[in-house]
Amino acid sequence: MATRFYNTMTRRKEIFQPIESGKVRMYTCGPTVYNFAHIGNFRAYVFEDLLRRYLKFKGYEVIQVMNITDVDDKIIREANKAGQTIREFTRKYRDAFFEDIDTLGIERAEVYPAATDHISEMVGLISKIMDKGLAYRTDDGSIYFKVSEYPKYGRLAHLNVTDMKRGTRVQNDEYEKEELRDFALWKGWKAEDGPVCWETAIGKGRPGWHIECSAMSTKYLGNHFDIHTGGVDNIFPHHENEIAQSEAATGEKFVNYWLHCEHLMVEGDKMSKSAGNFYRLRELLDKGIDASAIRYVLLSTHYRQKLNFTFDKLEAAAKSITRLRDFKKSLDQPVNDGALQIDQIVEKYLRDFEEFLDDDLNISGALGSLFRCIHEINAFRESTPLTDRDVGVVSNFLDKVDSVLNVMNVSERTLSSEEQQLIEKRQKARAERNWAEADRIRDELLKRGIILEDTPSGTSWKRKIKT
RNA sequence: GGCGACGUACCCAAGUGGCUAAGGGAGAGGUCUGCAAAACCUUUAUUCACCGGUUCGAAUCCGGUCGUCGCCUCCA
Repeated sequence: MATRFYNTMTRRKEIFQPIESGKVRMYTCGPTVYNFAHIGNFRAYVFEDLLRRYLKFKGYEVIQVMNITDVDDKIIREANKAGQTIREFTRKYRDAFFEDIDTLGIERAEVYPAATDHISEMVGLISKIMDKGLAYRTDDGSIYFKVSEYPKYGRLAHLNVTDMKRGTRVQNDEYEKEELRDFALWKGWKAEDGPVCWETAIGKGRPGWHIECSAMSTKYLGNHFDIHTGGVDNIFPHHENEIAQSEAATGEKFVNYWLHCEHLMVEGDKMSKSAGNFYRLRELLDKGIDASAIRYVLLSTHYRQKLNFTFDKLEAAAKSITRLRDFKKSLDQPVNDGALQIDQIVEKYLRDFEEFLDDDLNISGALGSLFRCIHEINAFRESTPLTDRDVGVVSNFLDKVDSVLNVMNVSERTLSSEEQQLIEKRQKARAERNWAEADRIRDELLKRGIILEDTPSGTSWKRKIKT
C-alpha cells in the first residue's frame, strides 16, 4: 500500500517516497512563545502528531524538528515593556507549550531548536545569500531578499506577486526596500528594540521572520528534506519565503512535500478575542474539560477541512472515546476457552484503517473502520464468548491503532478514600435493599464524575469524561 | 480586483463515475437491572445546496446560479 499526501506545491495527492529509504525527515512550524497557545495552534500540532505517529506506524524512522520562535516584534515589545530579557519573558510560555503538548498526548519531536540559539547559523545563511548577490543592504542596516532574482517565487502560494500592491500591512512596514515584495532576512537595530540585538558579521540587529526556519531546518535535516508542514496561513508569505531563501542559498531543492492544515473556527466564526470566542487550551482545561476530548475533536476532522470547534463536538467526542475505552476495558474480563477466532475481522479492519490513512491521512474513514470493527466484534460476542487468544488478537489490534490515535489509554485516577467509602456505603444499602439511600449515593458520586456500573459480577466504576 | 476551498440525515462527518451513500453523536425500540445508569443490540438519507449538460449509469465529471469561508507581507 502506498501512502499518499496532498502536496500544496503541486495541488494534488502524491505517492510518498522518502529521500532516504525507511527514514522521514520533517520540519513542523512551531510556536512563537509570546503567549499561551490557543486551540487553533494545537490543531496544527495534533495534525502533525497524527502525521508523525502514522509514519512510525508505517515503519519509518521519523526525525521531526519543531522550531521555537523566541524572538519577534511582539516578544521584543512585550519583554521591553516588562523590563525583562526576551529569554526571561518567553520562558514561561515555552514551558507552558511543552506542558500543553504533553497534556494533549502529542508525541515529542526529536529536536526543538530555539531561534535565539541559532543566530550564527542564520547569519551564515544570510551571508551565503549576499555572496551570491541575491540580497541587499539598506541604510538602516537591514538586509532584504531580492525576490526578482528568484524566478520561481510564488509557486507554492500560486500568487502573482509582481502586482501585489494592496496589502494594508505593507504601509505599516517602516523598513525601506527596493521592491514591495522583497522581504527582510535581517532587521537592523532600532532604538525601540532596546537591548534586543546581536552584533554579527552582517551587522547589529536581529533576524527576520523566515530565516530561522530555513537555517534550523537545514542544520538538523539537511539542505533537502522530505516534509514541511504548518497552518494554511503559513503558505504565504512564510513558506514561500523559506523556499526562496533556502533554494537561493543552496541551489538545491528545499522540500519534497508541503502539507498544510486548515484553520479552526469556533462556533461557526473565526476565533478572535473581540468576538469572545477565543480559547486557549488552559482555559478549556480550567473549565474542567477533559484533554482527551479536546484531542479527539482536533484529531477527528480531516486536516485539510476547516474545523468548527463547538461544545457539542466536545461532548460527542467524549462519548466516542468512552465507547472505545469501554470496549477495550471489556477485554479485561476473564474469558472462556473456545475454538473461535476473530482474526479475519481484525485483519480486515486493520487493513481498512491503514488504507484510509494512506490516503492523505483520511482520519474520518480510519475511525469509521475502527468503530465498525468494534461493532462487529460486539455483535459476534453477543452469542459467542471470545477466547483468550481472541482477546489477545483484539488487544493487539487496539494497541496498534492507538499508537496512531492515542485516545484510548487512560491512567484512571484512583478513588479518594471518601469516594471509596461512599461506594462501600452504597453496597451496604443495596444489600439491605435500602434503594433510596443507594440511589442517593449513586447520584452523589455521579456529581463527582464517577459513573457506577452494576453488573451481575459486581459493581465497577469509571470516571466520566468531562466536557 | 486576483487566487482558492467548501455546501451529504436533527448535529458532526467519510465517500469524488456503477455494489445496501461509512462512522460518531442525538432520537426511537430492545437486552440487562430493585429501579436506573452504564454497556451492548436493532433502527433512523429512494437521496447528496439549486438548475442544466455529458454518460448505458453522477453525490462524484462539465457549465451556470445561490450560499458559507479563506489567502493576497510577520496569524497554526
